[in-house]
This record gives sequence, structure tokens and C-alpha cells, in this order.
Amino acid sequence: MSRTIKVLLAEDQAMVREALAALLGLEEDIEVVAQVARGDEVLDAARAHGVDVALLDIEMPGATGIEAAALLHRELPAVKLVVLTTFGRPGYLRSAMESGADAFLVKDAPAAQLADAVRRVLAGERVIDPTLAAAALADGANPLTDREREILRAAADGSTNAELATALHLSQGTVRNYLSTAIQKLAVRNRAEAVQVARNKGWL
Amino acid sequence: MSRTIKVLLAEDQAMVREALAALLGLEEDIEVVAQVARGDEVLDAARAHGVDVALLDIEMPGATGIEAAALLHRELPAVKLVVLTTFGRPGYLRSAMESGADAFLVKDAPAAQLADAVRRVLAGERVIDPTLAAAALADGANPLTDREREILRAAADGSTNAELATALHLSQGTVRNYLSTAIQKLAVRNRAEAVQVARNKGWL
DNA sequence: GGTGCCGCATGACATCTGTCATCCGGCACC
DNA sequence: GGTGCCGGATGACAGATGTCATGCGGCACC
Repeated sequence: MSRTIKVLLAEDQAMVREALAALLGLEEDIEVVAQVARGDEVLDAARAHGVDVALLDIEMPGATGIEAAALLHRELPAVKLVVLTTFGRPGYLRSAMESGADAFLVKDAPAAQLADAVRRVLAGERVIDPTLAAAALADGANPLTDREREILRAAADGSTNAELATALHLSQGTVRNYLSTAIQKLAVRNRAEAVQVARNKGWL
Repeated sequence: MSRTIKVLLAEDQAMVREALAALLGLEEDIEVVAQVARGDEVLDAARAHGVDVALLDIEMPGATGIEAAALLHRELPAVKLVVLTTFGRPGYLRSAMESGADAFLVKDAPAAQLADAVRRVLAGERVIDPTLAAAALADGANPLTDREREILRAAADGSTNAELATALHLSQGTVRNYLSTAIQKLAVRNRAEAVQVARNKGWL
């Protein structure tokens, strides 16, 4: 019989993290050997405990689960990566896969899929919700340039053009031009809607 | 020795819900007898299983955990109510307590507090994070009128004044007036910021 | 019965936002 | 060496947004 699977759990909400650990603890062949609450603590913990699989939530302080995945993939390529998220945003799936993730799960899915995904990625499989995969492909890639994304992100909190201009060291007109092209690319009618759809698609 | 505490668990994300159930299942004296994923299924489930404590997430389809709490409090006053949420928004705490909640927990808190809160509400105690309670008191009550809140909520997705006017059967000028007063009450400079702070405080 | 708040409305005004045409330098690709 | 995209900028214009004064009817509270 093979030894247990060593799992690292990265999730910022303590209650959810410990609950997921309890859930995985019920499995005979799985052991949660490390828990972290921040994205920037993932690499050290993975190194220290020699984990087989890392379970990464996307929304975390320090670094997102996707950033952590990219780092792990580069530094510890043997570690299998399961990305876990509240939001089934196509853009998230896309960037998770591009960062080297082996599985992508949404928290809406039944709990049984979690242990299942851990075992399957270790067996070399990839685990992705087919519906979400289809949506990601249908949406295509992020049409926004880096700068457009940056400015849209900055505009998301309701800042005015003047504030954005000073914050980003641009002229007010330039800010408006970028927002205008972003609005057109996203086929919406104002910046607020642009922020909305970009968020929903995971493009922000 | 007393019998086990019967708990109802209401949370829309299956993985989180089942994980929390696993966590509570580790406790000798607690038994999760019902799980629901929607706010509007809470009452029936509570009735059917004769639960002692209801654990209610706020963000749920069908009805929010706060609405569910109010309903349970009216229909089954013997059931103790624990409200659970991702967001420690002062306004949430306030309306949860006004709806008859006995405990208010954020998912950031350590998992041990969950079982602890269940036992304490059953003993007649109230369980609230003191920091959050202070914030709720410092913020004061929601300064927005019903109508202002309604219009701000409708404007949150980036709808234009014209759209809001037709949707709410108002004149465009009236829409602008309401938004203007909301903006002033919240001490911000445009509708986007107003939406932001209203959301953060739990006033939306 | 007066006072005050709410919902709703209008009109006028100033400012902010979004669009468009046009320009420049840099860089990649054929 | 031409073509095209990106980052950055200007100026002009139309339309959307925010402010303010003012008015009305309804309702609650003293």
C-alpha cells in the first residue's frame, strides 16, 4: 500500500480552510500537512513539508492562488496544482491553466470532487468542469491591453478621470481614451458596465 | 447526559457547506440533521427536522440568511439563530441582530468558534465579535431612505439614468435627485463611490 | 394646526464622461 | 522599408451626471 498523499491547503478564510481540512481529513489516503492563509506563504510551506498536491484558493491576500500556482510550477514542478475558487469565471480558468494548474474547481461543486480531484491530478489527469471550459473557449482571450486593464482596475472604485490621471501619471484625455476603447472592446456603454463585465469574465 | 444538538446548515456553496458539516460532525454533541442551499428552503427544513440551531449564511439565492433569520424568528421562535458571513459588514450585523439572530460569525474566524457559538446560543448567550459590534455602533444606522437604497441598488450595475427611470417608473430628474441625495449622505462624489461605500457598510 | 420628512417632479446650470479625428515615437513582423 | 499595434497626447463636441432651488401632496408627531 502506498503512503498517504500530502496536501497543502491555501485559503484565507480560516473557518472555510479548517472545514476543508476536516473534510479531507476524513479520507484515509489524504493528509493535510500544511495550511496557509496568504498567497505569498505558499512556496515556503510547500518546500518545508514536501507536499504532493497544493490546493489553492484564488482570492487571497499577499498573492492570488493563480500567482502562487505560477510560482510553484516554476520552483517545484513536481507539485500538482488544484485551483479552487468561489467564482467560475472563464478568465480565471484560462489564466489558472496558463499558470500550470492541473485542476480547476469551483466551490459550488459537491465536496466529493475535492478529494477526487486530488487523487486524479496525482495520477496525471487534468480535472476541469467541461461547462466552464466551454465558456472559457467561447469567450476567447482577454481583449484588453495591459494598460487598459490597469486603468479599468483603477477606475473600478469610482475614481474620477482627474484622480486616475494623477494616480497613473497620465493626462486626463489619455485616461478617457483608454476607458473609451475598453468600453468599446467590451461592447458596453459606460465604465461602470465595463468594470462589471471585465470582472465577471475574470479579465480584471 | 443530554441528547445531541440538532443543527440546520444553510449555505449555497456545496463544497463549503459539506466541509462545514464535516467540521461540525467531529463534535460529539452536535449533529447536522439538515442542509439547504437556498434561503427559501430554510423554514421547511427547520420544521421537518425539529432543529435546535440554524446556521445561516447571508449570501444565498432565494432569500438572504438575514431574511431567513427573520422568518424563522417569527415562525419558530425556539430555534436559535447563528448568522455566518464572508463579509464583516457593520450593516449586516445590525440587520442580523434586528432580525432576531443570536450569534454573528465571520468566516475569517477560527473554525473552533463555530461549534462554540452553537453551544453558547443554546445556553442562551449571544455571540458577537466585539470589534464588529463597535464598528456597527460607530457607523450608526443606515442613513438612506428605502427609495434611495432601491435606486442605488438598481444603479449599481452601471445602468444609465434613463434606464433607471423607465425601470422604476420615475422621471429622469427624480432618479438624479435621489442619487444626488444618496451621494451627499454617504459623503462621496459620484454614484460609483456611493455604491461602493453602501456595499461595504452593508447598507445596500 | 403647524412642522418636518418623504416621495415625486421640473428647470437651469456646471461639470464629468464618452467619442472621434489626429498626431507622435517606439517596436515588432514581414 | 512599410504596416500595424501600443502607449501617450490634444482638441472639439455631444450627451450623461450631479447640484440646486422650488413646488406639491401625503403622512406622522407634537
